[in-house]
Amino acid sequence: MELIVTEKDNAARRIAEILSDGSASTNRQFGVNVYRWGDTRCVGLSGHVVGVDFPPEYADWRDVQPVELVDADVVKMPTQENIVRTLQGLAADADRITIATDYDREGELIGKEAYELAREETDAPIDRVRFSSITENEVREAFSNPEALDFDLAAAGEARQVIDLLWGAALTRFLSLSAKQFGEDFISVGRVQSPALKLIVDREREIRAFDPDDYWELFADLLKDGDAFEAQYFYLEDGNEAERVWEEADATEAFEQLQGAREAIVESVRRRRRTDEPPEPFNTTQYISSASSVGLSAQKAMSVAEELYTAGYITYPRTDNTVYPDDLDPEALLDEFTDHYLFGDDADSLLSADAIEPTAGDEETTDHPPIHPTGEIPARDDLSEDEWEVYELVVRHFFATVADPAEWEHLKVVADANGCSLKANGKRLLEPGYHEVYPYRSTAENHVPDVDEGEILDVTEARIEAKQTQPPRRRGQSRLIEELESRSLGTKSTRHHTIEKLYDRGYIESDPPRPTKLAMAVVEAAEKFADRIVDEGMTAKLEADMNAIADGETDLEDVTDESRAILGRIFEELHDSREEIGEHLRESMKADRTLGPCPDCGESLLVRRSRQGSYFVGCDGFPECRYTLPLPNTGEPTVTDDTCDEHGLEHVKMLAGRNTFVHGCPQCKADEADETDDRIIGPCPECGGVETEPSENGTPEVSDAEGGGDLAIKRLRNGSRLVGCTRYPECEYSLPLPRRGEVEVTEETCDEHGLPHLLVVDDGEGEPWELGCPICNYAEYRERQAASEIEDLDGVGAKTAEKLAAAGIGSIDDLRGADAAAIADEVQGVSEDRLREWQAEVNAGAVAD
DNA sequence: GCAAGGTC
Repeated sequence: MELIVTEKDNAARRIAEILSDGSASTNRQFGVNVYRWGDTRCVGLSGHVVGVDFPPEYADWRDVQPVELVDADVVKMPTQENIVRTLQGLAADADRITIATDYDREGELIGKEAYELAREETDAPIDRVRFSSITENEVREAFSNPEALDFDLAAAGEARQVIDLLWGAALTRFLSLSAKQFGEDFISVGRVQSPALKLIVDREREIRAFDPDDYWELFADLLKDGDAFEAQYFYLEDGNEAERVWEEADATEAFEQLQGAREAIVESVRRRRRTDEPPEPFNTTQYISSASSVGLSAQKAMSVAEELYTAGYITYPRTDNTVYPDDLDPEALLDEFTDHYLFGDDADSLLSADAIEPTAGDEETTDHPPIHPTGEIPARDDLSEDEWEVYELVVRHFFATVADPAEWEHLKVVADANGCSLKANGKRLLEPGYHEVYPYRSTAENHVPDVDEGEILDVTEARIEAKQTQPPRRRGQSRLIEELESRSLGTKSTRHHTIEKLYDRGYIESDPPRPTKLAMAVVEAAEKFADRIVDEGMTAKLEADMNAIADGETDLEDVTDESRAILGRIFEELHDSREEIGEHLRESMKADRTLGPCPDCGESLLVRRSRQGSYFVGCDGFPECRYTLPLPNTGEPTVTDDTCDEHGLEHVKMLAGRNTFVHGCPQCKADEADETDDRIIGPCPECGGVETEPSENGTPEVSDAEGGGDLAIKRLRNGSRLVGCTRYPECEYSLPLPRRGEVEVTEETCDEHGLPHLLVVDDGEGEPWELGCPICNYAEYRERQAASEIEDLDGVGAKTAEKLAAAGIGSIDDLRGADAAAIADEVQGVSEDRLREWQAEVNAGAVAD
């Protein structure tokens, strides 16, 4: 038997299809797809199926001094048991094995991991094939010329694994232990995340150190034959045009001069044509950047692209390549779109061009093509809104890369008004070119009429504007990712995760991200004691070392030994400063949680966490001072920079994904609740208007007075609002109400529940929101909630979720327990009967996990 | 439980 091993299932399936001429069949072993035809089996890994770690005796942070990790062994352990089992089972029966992982360094290492797992089972020959895209020609060609694994290249990857683990783990443990931070709130550092964090911290330092300068700008409105346009005042400085006037006296003088002008004489007119080139093919970073301009976060952009890739609509979304491969035939791909209701006209017009010449970027890699549509077009209804938006972006981006450049005409008019120089820059789109198929870039024109030299124009108005220089701007997520890429930090697959990790670790918050005080302290501590870990030079050196290993100039052991020695010296320097560093980190973490003075004792109020895990505001003077304030029970609280004027407390924001909201000053919220009376709207359905003890004559009596509770609109001290029973806590009946806006009680009554309809009048703009009967409203809310939970199922697309729902398959909780990929695979294209059967298996625990 | 890199 012959065995082929690829990096991922998708590649295995496509290679099987090519090599078997479409005859391959699929079966599953331990939940892993195995493709078979004739005497051949093909299986896909899931990237690395083994990972590096320390031996178990190093596992307990408190038993081991971080410095001991510097010289600790590093071992490999399977991380994907089912895949390892499947691979080894197949390898045991194989007479020949071919490694067909991705054609890059990490692919070589993944290949070597498969090689070693297979070697435990067999002595059969193991070859390596390399191809730059999974197409008929390339794959057949590669398989007819098998090569050998490049163990040096794989060793280069292993050096990275070992060094990243040693440095990351040892220094992370050192910082966490010195600050006495255990559990989930450890303080992490790493070769990529820490320079990324320093990038953000450095920008924040620039912003804080920024000292604004005053300046003035002057404008005049000019008129030609009733055609008005704006011109800006400028003067010459060292032969360059300058618009900003830095002295107020100069600005006032120029303004008075300009105000005295009735007309302006045109001194020069310059026309220029400018070619506006279409975009280069999409790599991951440029894709994320474009997706952010339609409102998607980096994380969201990647998860949506992965869905579209798995469904077969776009190519692999993790790529550095910006050059389409030779086997991509743009005309054939455009042809796929000509009948489409939305893209058809654009595809036709692109095909009508004389020659189709795609743009190309600088980076040409061998593992994956730039992101482009596959030609299999989804029905719009099958995609969520975000998915469709991304799909259209990828299609249109491909269109743009094969479209013509746009042509602009720039018109610059310089005029003199009473001795003041004025200039106006106009631009006009002559040839829309690629903009016709690509609406994501601005085509805004600036109108300046045709004028001639020597012509006299009317000056209708003069304006002066006082301005200040602005600090540099914080970078958004996609800008940060571009910055990481330009510095060779991280990879196409990890950069967006790095940003996400900084959020998770409490190092950054908001969007665009801002560093917390903890982040400033971590970067400061690193700069002072272990400069390398925040220095991008560490990556540069590692890259050089890896290249040397790959070229056979040095080896894994020499490189890791040297790295251990450097790390050891860092620990010698750290040794005496442990207390100091820990104290600084602890103070900063506390500062991130500090709201302001306690009204009872004057110590600080802090965001704290109860033993049950819920958040509240408590005094740093505890246990002497027992002052507390409640916080909302959804989300993670963060302390903002806004201060409450009345109480001097920082406002609190609750982070809960798309349900994030600003809670404000917790003291104000509590006071508001204390000052607001409950508003009764009817009897409690649980305990009000119920039968009580029979009366003396034996007939049951309905009471709505004694004993029976009423429903009331209540405002709670934690800021939330609800409809609840006045007998709380004896009766716990309650219905939630929205957090924002004012609730009004209307005259209308619910037929079913007898309660008045409610109206939420938003404090912002927008129509009032008709909640209706609070009981009916809550029931509807629950239904919507359940529906969206199905959609949110990790890894399962909306389409699959619909099928699951249609087939009446089990509760969300059951599905959660199961492997989402397995669910997706199982459900695609199978009958309802099979779905029911499968549900039975899930219930029996056969498929779960 | 630590990193970064694959992949889902």
